[in-house]
Amino acid sequence: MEPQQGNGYGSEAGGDQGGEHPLLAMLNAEQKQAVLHTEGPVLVLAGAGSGKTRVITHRIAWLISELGVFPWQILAMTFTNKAAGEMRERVAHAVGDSASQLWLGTFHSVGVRLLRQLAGYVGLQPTFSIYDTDDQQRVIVRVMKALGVSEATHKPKMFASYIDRAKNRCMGPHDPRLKELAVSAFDKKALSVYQAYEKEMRLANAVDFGDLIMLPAQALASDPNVCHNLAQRFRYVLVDEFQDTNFAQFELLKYLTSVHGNLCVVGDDDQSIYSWRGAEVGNILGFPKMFDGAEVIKLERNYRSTETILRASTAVVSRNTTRHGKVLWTDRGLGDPITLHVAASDRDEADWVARQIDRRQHETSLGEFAVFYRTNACSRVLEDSLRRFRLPYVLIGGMKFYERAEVKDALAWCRLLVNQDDSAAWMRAVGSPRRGIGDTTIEAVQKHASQIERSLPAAAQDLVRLGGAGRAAEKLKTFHDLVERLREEIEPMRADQAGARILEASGLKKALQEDKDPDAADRLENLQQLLAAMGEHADSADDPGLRSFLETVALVSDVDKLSDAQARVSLMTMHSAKGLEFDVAFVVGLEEGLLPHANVLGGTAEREADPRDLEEERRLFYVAMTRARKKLHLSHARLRRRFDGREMPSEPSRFLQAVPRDLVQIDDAGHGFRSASSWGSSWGQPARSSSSAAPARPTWGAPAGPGNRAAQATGAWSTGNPLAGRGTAHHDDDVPAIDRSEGEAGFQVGGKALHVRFGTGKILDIAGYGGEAQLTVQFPGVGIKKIVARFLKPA
DNA sequence: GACGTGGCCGTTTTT
DNA sequence: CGGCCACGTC
Repeated sequence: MEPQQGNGYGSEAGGDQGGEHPLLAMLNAEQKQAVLHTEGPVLVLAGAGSGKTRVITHRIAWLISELGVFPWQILAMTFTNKAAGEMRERVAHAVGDSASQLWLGTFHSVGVRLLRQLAGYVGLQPTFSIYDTDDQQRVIVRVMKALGVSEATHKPKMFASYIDRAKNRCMGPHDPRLKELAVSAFDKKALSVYQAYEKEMRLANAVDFGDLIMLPAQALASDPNVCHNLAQRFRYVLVDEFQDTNFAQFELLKYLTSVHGNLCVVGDDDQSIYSWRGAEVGNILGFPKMFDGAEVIKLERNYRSTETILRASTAVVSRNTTRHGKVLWTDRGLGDPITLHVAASDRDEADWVARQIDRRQHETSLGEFAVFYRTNACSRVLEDSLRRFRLPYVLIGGMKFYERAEVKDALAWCRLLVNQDDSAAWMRAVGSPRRGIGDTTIEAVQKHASQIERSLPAAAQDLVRLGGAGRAAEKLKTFHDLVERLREEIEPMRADQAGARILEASGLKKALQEDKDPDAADRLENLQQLLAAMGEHADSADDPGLRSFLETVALVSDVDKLSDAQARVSLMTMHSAKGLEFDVAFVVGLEEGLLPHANVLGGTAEREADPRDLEEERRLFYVAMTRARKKLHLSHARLRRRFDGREMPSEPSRFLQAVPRDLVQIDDAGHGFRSASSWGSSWGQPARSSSSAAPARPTWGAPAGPGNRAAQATGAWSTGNPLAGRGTAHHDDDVPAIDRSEGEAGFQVGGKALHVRFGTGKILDIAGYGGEAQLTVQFPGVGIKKIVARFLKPA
């Protein structure tokens, strides 16, 4: 993830003469200091691309190989599983196999591991389930109904966010502080929802994401002995992306380091972009105060980007008032100018991105291109364009594999088998496949469950015993017996064996096989993929069992699927981009309302504009810009299609004003390049340039500098009328026509395709690109099926 | 109890 | 425009 540090760097950086330890030889003076200062609290303020991953991995390696610390005495926490994996790999490179014994993972995965051991302290069984936001939402809705809180007046989301916020601050449902704070009518209601919610969660032996941090912290708070033992066991604790930790995480860290205080945190206040989910920049800003005598080390040398990119991004983020203030520098040279493209529409913008990538793909591998945008919804146009240009891509975010209905059904069965009290899983499993148990029965079970204060599965069984389940009793009993039998059967199995057995015995597989829906074949294949994932897990993980598989599934993030091996363009939100880097980056949709997002601009009755939110949006832009190594493209469109289909005029983002004009080449919709030698300092003012013929435009009014082609902006957009550009500049000559007659990998409409189960069939249609393309195939004796290309072979 | 259709609502970012 | 939910029919 982090780059190899620059050419010739080793020899020129501060005094690493020959004979120095190999772990230190590649480090500059500050990095070295961060590695060697092992005892006590250390704060490393690491600018973007300053080699912080290198510092962490070398520090771990140093502790193990030089100080003789056992790997299991080291606890390191990262932001994503991908980062953790890479870190482990790099440590293994230096110290060998023992790296596998490191406690290294995301905060949440470490939280689970701790909680499995500490479950008893907080009233959980070690088999507890992890509810995702969907399950969480359902519980909230149920609780709201029970409390008589109308869904019309209060959205479940508001309570979810209340609960999250409380947990991020380490406040349980009966925390006296919450009671004190509950003065408004909403807060009072929210608190009662929180309390009822928590009760349901405990009955179901389930936890949510917030619990994974809060509960271990509370367990350690409740028992000084356990806390002491644990803090003694972990002699060294390291935290990456510290600027994005919340209060509860900080609390947990304090407990874990209470014996020795050997805590090394690495972060960048300029890259703090998660305050909305509870991150406290105060953690990093106040670290030296919290940990007395903390060593503060600044890493200001950037090894990633060109000077142009560095200067531009620094200029942007410097406009923020609340920051530590670092001065990043590089000796890489200016490199390519930043390109600013002004597109007529979002569609044109996407086509422009695709065209740029298409033109450069011979010099730069497709895996080195990334496109960043503010909201997930922006990905759609980009996908369309990339498909039309036949450029393969990975979409990070969006609809995930584990969110598909059939996969969730299968996982619900798995969860119910592991945790017999998992109410959410029970609700899902009992109705899939259909077995004649419907809403009426489920409601009766829910009612009974709250009466006897048990989980849904337990209440269902009790209801049957009491004979109160009516005509559904027999069905409930059959279901229950099946689950019990299956639970026993899969107990000793590996995850994939168990999975296969579950798909069989639950009837999920059979139901899909008999399904007439053309998409059924795909769903079946997805289940096959799920089994494959289980097999992979069973082969590689310490614990090959189903429970351990479910745990990893609950905590995977989408960036984890990014692999360096794939030559594909990466598409993701600016948030997902953090921690990654690419040779060429496109930051698109730089428009008022998108970045900064309309929701932070205020103007709506709901919320006042908060300058801190605006600063966070600016940091988001900074993060996106600093992902680029060699070339940065920025763009905005003058018209953007909204979700309802209407095209709305949009203004360039205010953040663009801060980009120094001498670093930017403007590429306007009229195909021309104009170097922005005299960039206007604010919108609506003609640039201060000696050039005469500058049309007075409200935006991007830089007049032509000397020596430029296509000196004048043409037509629509020199008039300053944002609507005038409609329908122009579609660059049809550059866009390959949509051609569905011939797909990738040898598929062809009219040709044949081979499927493992359905045999050979005739291809009727191809939609999409590459492995994800949807093929409509007619199989003799089977019928017409829609199947994703990767499940087919050309025949 | 299962399944189909129409209306409505919505998009910030995610472990 | 598209996904989700509520309501209606079989």
